[in-house]
Amino acid sequence: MERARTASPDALRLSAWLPYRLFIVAARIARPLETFYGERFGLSQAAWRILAIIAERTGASASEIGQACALDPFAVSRGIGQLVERGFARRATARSDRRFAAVSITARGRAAFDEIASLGRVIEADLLASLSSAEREVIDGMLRKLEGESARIESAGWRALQERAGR
Amino acid sequence: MERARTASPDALRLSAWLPYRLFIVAARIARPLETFYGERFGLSQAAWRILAIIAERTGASASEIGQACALDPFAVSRGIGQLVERGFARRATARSDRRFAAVSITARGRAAFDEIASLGRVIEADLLASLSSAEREVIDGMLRKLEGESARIESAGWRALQERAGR
DNA sequence: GTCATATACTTGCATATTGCAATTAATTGC
DNA sequence: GCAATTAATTGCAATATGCAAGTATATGAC
Repeated sequence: MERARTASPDALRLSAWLPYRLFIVAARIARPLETFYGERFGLSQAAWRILAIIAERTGASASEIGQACALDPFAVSRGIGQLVERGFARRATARSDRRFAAVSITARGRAAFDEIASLGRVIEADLLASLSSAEREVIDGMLRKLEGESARIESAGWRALQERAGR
Repeated sequence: MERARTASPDALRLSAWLPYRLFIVAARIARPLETFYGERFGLSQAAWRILAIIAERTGASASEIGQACALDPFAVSRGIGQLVERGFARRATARSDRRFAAVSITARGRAAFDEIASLGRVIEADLLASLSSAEREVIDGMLRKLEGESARIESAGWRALQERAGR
């Protein structure tokens, strides 16, 4: 009688698989922050990201925002709607080309952003503090490479992966 | 007349904020893989994660699974349901304590897992190949620290963050 | 000029996903 | 034996998401 089968040594183990590990860290961090801005300001994750973009670059268009925070046009439109509803942003049309929106942050929006960002900075500081100075030195470059490589993987799509998976 | 306001130098910039950068990498990688197992096998992200867990540890209970892949009991139950529906897993009750489920992988489930995992391994290899050997050497330890620190941040909750945000 | 085409964004609606209360089933403590 | 606890599931309401269609503006052909 055979015992419960255990995976072969080179099999993919979720807890050791790099993308899953990145995902877990990102998800754990996002949770408390999301709870905060959700309860305190009634914002969705999309709205928070948009707020962060217009805090940095007020007057951005919807497509610029989508580009900057990886949201599709529908999500951007709804996120802006949520911000406007709560008095955190204003919608206007761009002067040059009136098809474009010009989304600007209000004083209340900036106050909310500052409050959320201050928690965000604590989180980042905690994460960095847990690393050695050598690790802190390489993390930026490493993330830059991972950002580039992941963009390539995404744009190549799963068919490209499958061809190279050799099976 | 004042120009569009630009954020102060120490303000949080989304694109440079560590948690957001981790999230972006994880999200970009997840997308093509998710499309693959969604189209090919009709699996949700939760079901794929559960499949990976039972591939490694067949006969796991729902709570073990939830623990191992960061899903709440509802999501686990639904994910198992999806796997069973597609013939990738079997539900049984544990012999010792019959409140517990014992979820085992089927041959078809293992075949699907192997197919998905082979793409997963290509992704991981690509990511690692984009790094220098020095970076590859530190990444494991670094992730371990980030996993630990993010777990602390999550369990402490947003109130703890706010107290330390000093505002 | 004007008419077809393209672009930017928004809205409505059908569908999926999620969150949570309530339920079932089994076990444990007293 | 029976209240309390635990594991898992189900039903349903709330929410989010995907996408077709709509509005408004701009551009290019002629």
